[in-house]
Amino acid sequence: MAETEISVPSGQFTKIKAPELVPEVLLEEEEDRVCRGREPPGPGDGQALCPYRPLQAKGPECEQEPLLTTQESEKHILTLQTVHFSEDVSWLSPQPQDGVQVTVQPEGGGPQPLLWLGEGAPPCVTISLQEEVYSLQEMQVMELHVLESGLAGASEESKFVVSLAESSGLLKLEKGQDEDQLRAEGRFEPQAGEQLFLVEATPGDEGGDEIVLTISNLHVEGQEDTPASGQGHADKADSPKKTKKAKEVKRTFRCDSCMFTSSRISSFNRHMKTHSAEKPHMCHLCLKAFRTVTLLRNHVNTHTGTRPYKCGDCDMAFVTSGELVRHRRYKHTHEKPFKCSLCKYASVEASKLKRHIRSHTGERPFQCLLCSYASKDTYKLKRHMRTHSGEKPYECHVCHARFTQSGTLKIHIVQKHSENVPKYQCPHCATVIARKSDLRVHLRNLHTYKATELKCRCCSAAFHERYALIQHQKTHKNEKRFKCEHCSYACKQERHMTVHIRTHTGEKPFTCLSCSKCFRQKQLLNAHFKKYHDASFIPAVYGCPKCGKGFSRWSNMQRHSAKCGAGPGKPAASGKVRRTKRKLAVRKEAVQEDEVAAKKVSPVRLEQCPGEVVPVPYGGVAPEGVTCEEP
DNA sequence: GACCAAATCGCCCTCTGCTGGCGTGCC
DNA sequence: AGGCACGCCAGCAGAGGGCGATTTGGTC
Repeated sequence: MAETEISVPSGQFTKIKAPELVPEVLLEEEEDRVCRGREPPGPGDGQALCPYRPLQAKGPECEQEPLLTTQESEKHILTLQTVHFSEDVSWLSPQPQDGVQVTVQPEGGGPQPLLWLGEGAPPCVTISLQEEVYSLQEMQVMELHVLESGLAGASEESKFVVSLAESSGLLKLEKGQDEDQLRAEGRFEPQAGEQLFLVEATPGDEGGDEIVLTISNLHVEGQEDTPASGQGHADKADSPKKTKKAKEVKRTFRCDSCMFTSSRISSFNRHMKTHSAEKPHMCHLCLKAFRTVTLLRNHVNTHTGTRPYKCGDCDMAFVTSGELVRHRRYKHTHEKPFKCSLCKYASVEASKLKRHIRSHTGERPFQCLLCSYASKDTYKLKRHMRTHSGEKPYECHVCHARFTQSGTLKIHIVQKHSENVPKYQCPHCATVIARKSDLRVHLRNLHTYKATELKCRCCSAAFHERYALIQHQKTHKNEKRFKCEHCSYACKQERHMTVHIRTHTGEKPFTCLSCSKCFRQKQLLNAHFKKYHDASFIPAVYGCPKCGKGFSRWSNMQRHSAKCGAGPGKPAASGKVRRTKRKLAVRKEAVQEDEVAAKKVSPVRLEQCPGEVVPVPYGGVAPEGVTCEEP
């Protein structure tokens, strides 16, 4: 029989439940009930194609550890998977003349067959599975809700036989072949390593396109209670196989309202009361009604605060024993029986493992109605809704700032209103950062290895870490890296060197428009113009504190006052203040000195070494603006 | 039917990490 | 003055811990 292979990239799956681990005892309790199908199909399941197979773990760890192995204290449990495909599933349902095999492409491996639809089988487009935990080996019956695509087969009851080859995880459905038929054809006996299941297709409760596939295990030791329809009826198996073991057949009572079955009439009767609305035991405090006295008592204890189950290791006490057991596991024994097969996570509660599994599968059942966000649990969705409502329920008691999350408030209080605020020292440099997350950013930006070299803008040095580059470039900060080829002069900036070079070339590009005098620097020209051609210019004058002699430069006045015995004196607070001090008294004298100096100082002497003060030509008073040093 | 253990649902919390706006200092 | 880098900060989501309350089913 030819098969049409359809490879489904694993990325298209949004739901693949991983196998779970539960204590073996949990399985033993399943003996006389077929499965626990309380949960209706989850939201979104209606759009799902749900191949049923032993989950093949993706990681290497799981390859080494077969999922169906049984260990001493725990047992791997197969979890039925709900796998979503895109809306367009036309590719899934070619005319199934020869059957369709749906495969997935796991990471790093070849295609894995998921569900093989034999000839004539309805082209199952979407299947939703109840989210329950099953042991494949011990499974007796389960239901798959199938949304049919365009075919009318759902309206009729039909049967298939599913064979599960453990080696491949392949489920094979062939329409119109029930157990008897297969047996008559000599095909009933499963091959080695293969397990057979009877699949009955019946119209679903919701009608329409839904059909229900009831899969019964035909190969479970000692299990003869394949459920059948009929409330409270005990059904006897009539297949040849079951006839063969007729003496082991038990009466099975099946609930019409749910999937409950039991071999005990008492259990069945009591179960039927769970479907009754009768709750005769009423709480006198809140008028809530309960089915049993025990339930009422536990409830009343919540009102009265009665907690009969006290923890022996701490002061906690609980209403029920189950709460105490759970508390002890969380706080004292740290027993975590629910272990994830895909990672090392283990939890005290099954619901926590179920929630954790979503971090592997990416399943997000809780959809925000206002945006595209979907959450993995209800609390995150509720928290997310604050982003739409603007609600900020957490208020700082000090500054009354409000926050959307308690954790944000806590950090705010610690950072803003607490002493001894913790700081985070960068392990690679002296930086201290207030928040750990910001330290992470710091490390990422400054201390991560860069494949491409970061080159220094000042020299040829190159680094792979940004911090090292920055530290290196700081060494250039005060470096006089521009060195004159003709003398020992060096400077930090190239423009300074350009000016200096003119002292060697004699170039004087700045010419006074009034007297045609030439200068090497523009500011020298400006100073010249102000002194000799600008009548409004008032030069700065620095007076000796002892003798009152005026100087046009602060440094010259200091040198004089040291000899004069007046001490170093104090510089004026600003140029404006400086100009106001004694300016009228000494102005005339200073102008006379400058005029003389301008006449006496030769241009050659202006080309003395940088910073050198020109010797005082007359009476120890130096002319202003006659050094090579740039202001 | 009572009792009990286990399972389940639901809620809230903390811790953690990422992101982007903002202020500030440096170049 | 403007660009840039970086720490500070609040917003937000992921993941998991813990427990209250209830339901379910087995046993006596």
